[in-house]
Amino acid sequence: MVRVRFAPSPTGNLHIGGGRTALFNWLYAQAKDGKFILRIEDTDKLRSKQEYVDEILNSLQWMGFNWDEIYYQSHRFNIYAEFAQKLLKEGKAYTEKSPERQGEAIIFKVMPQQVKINDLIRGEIEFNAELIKDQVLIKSDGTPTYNFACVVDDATTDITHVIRGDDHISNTPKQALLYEALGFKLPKFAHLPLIMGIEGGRLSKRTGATAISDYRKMGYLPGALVNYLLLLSWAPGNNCELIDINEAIKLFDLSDVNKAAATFDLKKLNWLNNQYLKNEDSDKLTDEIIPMLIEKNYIRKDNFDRNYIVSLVKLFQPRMSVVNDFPDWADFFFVDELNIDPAAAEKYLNKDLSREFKLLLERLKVLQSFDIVSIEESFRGLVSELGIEAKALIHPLRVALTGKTIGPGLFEAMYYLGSERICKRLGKFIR
RNA sequence: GACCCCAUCGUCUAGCCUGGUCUAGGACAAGAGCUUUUCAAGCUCUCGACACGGGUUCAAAUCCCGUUGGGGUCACCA
Repeated sequence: MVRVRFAPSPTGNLHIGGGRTALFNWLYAQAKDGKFILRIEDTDKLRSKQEYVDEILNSLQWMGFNWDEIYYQSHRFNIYAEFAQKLLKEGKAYTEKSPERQGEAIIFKVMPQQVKINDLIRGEIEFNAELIKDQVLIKSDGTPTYNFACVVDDATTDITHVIRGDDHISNTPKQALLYEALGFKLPKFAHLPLIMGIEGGRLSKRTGATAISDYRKMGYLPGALVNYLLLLSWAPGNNCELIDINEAIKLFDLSDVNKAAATFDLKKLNWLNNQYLKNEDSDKLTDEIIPMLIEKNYIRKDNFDRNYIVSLVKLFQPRMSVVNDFPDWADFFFVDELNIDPAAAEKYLNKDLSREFKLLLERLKVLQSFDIVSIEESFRGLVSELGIEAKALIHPLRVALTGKTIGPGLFEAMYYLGSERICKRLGKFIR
């Protein structure tokens, strides 16, 4: 039975790299019908915070990675101490007290030898243990070090595959030596390439958002983000890019993972997000959008027409890049005082349109049915009567009604705006 | 600096293991056009890569070595 784990440290938010490591672990567990285990590495009492634990767990759930078991290292200090004592008794470790510190540290003796690791992604990697210093197991304050706790936990929770970032390669020989000393069976290792920022080096806050929750806040869909992360160092084949996670589960294998580091490209994420947005259920999307509208005071919490908002969401859905585009783009459906873009006004409303607007309003007033087709028909009738091009009036009309030069189709926008608001907004341009 | 990892269009990648089907395929981005009611989407086209040098071989993106470049690790952090 395959048992993999994701072991975040709650000293910060779950970042893109961690999310990707979680994804590959979770995915491998699903592909092999195994278990996905979560381990919170909270040995550092000062830096670990409950709010980060919550944040990490939330982000994982948001991405759809549910865990089968969860452990906290802070609950397992006695286990580490026990194994450290064992090594001490067997003469594989020694104690040391330094003048600057109070307690006594337990330190592992590293014997000179060649250590070979067989990595599922990279093949064989060889290290010379002569270059590795003796390793602290238990610090003088009684807490375990990362490498020691990691080995004890992985071994005692029966982890079969350690799938983690590239940056852990050099920890692997140290850990392998500990496995041997403790008489544990070595798990299989798979080291994932790192995700880099555009400017090279690790993804950092300077080059953009790093936390998974940031992307959630910015309006990315979890499916799109997961799909994007998946494409970083893995490809389903057949030139496929848009892939459902269930489809990926069927196709995924660790041996197909790339070795080279990948650069995080927001533009491609945006494209993917738009693809997902287009296919997203409008009702679900509306559920996410409603709180944003409430927050902006566009609608009142207990008094709004949900169906109306769903219709508006459908209008913008194909053109949104992130969910957060909606409140900005659709503001003209919610505000009383229209905010007109000055540049747009300068371009399209710089001449007197009283006559055209007045004639249009007259025609709209007598419409038997105020529907999209009728609105367009009456508009087309007017422009042909006036002998002008449709777009000569469409653009000014759009700006007068929406305040923008961009947006959904004009007649649809007019329909959802309703005759009352159209009247009011055009009235301001009629002398 | 030492050790380790990596190297195909600007970016993500297919191809590499099992050399010939590769005048290297796709996607994002960029540019042009079509459509048109603006934007987005969609469609068509253009631009664009095997890091370099040696081998091995009839034949190398593919195998080997070196160089260069990039990255990671060297804590009583995780």
